[in-house]
Amino acid sequence: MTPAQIETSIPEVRTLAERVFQQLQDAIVRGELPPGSKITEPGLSKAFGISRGPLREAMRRLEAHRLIERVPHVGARVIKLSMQELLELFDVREALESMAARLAAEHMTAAEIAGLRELLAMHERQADLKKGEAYFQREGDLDFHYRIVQGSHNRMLVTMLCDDLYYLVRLYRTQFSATGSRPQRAFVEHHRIVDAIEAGDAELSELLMRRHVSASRANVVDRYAATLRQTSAAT
Amino acid sequence: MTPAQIETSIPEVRTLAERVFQQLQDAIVRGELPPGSKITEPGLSKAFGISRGPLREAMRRLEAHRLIERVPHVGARVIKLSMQELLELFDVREALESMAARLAAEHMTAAEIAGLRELLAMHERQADLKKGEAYFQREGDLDFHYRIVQGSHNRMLVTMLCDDLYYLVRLYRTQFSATGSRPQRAFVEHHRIVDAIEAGDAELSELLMRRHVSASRANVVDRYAATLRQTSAAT
DNA sequence: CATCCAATAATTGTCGACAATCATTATGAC
DNA sequence: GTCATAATGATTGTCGACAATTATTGGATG
Repeated sequence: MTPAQIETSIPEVRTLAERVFQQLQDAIVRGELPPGSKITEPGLSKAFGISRGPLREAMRRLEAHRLIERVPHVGARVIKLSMQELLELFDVREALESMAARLAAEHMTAAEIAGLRELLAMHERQADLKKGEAYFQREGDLDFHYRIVQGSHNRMLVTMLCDDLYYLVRLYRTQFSATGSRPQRAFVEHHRIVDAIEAGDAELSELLMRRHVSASRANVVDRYAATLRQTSAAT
Repeated sequence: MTPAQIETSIPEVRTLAERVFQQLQDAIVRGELPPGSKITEPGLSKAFGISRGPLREAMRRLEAHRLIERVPHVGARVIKLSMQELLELFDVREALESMAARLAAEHMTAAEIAGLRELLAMHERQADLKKGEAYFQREGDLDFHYRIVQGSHNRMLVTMLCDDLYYLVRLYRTQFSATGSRPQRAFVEHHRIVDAIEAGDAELSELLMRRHVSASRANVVDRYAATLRQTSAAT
């Protein structure tokens, strides 16, 4: 009758392939494996000191997460990101995260909402301390979105966004060196979204989240256009 | 027991793991491998006449597509579908396909729209011929959605929906034996959506697609509730 | 008779080796 | 000198075997 016991939060990874997958995923997201660089099985096999079997399974999982691209009998390369793909990613995020916000307004518990407010307060304190520290702002932004997605209580949505897309988001940040701008504005938008969720206003939550992601996308486009102008002027 | 041998006559795919993956995917979607049934590596290895190496890679891909569930050192089972997961899938579809319809209204070419109209006409002719033939209607419905997603010209969206989610959709259909009802209504909705896309009305296209998927979801809920009443009354 | 525990069997995880395919380099002809 | 072609090297695909872990069976005990 009692619900499932609380799992020990020590997910001691038992299989080699799993560990290697996580390590490779981290290395790619952090930029240690440059985009477009070739991934060779014997090379990584030697580097990790394991056989090619588990390594291939790890690479399969990386391929499924779209972090590497493989062609049969040729090899695998770390995914090389284009601006168009980044914009495509934003469209998908806009669709999924606005839905997540709507569901969060309907299903989020009071405790979850309180935790969300606490998170916002903490981020603002950090922002006051280190102004312009883009990294923490960006990671905080990701935390915020992460929690709302989980608040949707839709496991499929959580899996797609948190397990798949967010690694791509972080990868895009490193590859485009997207030092975050527009800090205060994002904070205000975050607060408004939480307000709508707390009020249980599903439609408004969805609309605000959609605008929020859309504004973030527009910001990226602006910065990219500026970069293009700069490089073209430098030549 | 090993499943029935499946004919292998696809010389296009060059790697064994790829072929086995497609065959297993088909077998699961068609219901030849019942949901919840255990997948054992030696068993399938014998059945397909291949080694466990390629088989494990195929199973990794099936796991990534959420068609099987694996737990380390224990084994894999064909995914067992719950009503809640089906509804979660509809929420995700509603978010992604409404976005796809919006993008389709913006990016679809005249030729693609013409092909879409032709598809609708063909489906209606088929519907006239064999009324109530649920299978063709459902497959035709899938074709329609498939084309609109491709019309979005967003590769990430296409991959997520066509390569990942639609196999789950078909799997749900077989497992819940969702013989389609509400045929005429869906046809009308399809036409309205194409009208909006042809007019380039992105917002309306999005809204209509969202309603269309939502109505389909509501239909499933109704049918499921009816099934529950029936079974409870039968006991 | 139920329960707990040990021994056994089966399955998964990992490894090294061989075959098939592709990329690169060297060679020769024009 | 350039291009086509063949030989070489490296990488990927596949296989069978061994080790580690788990499920099952059987027996002993209360």
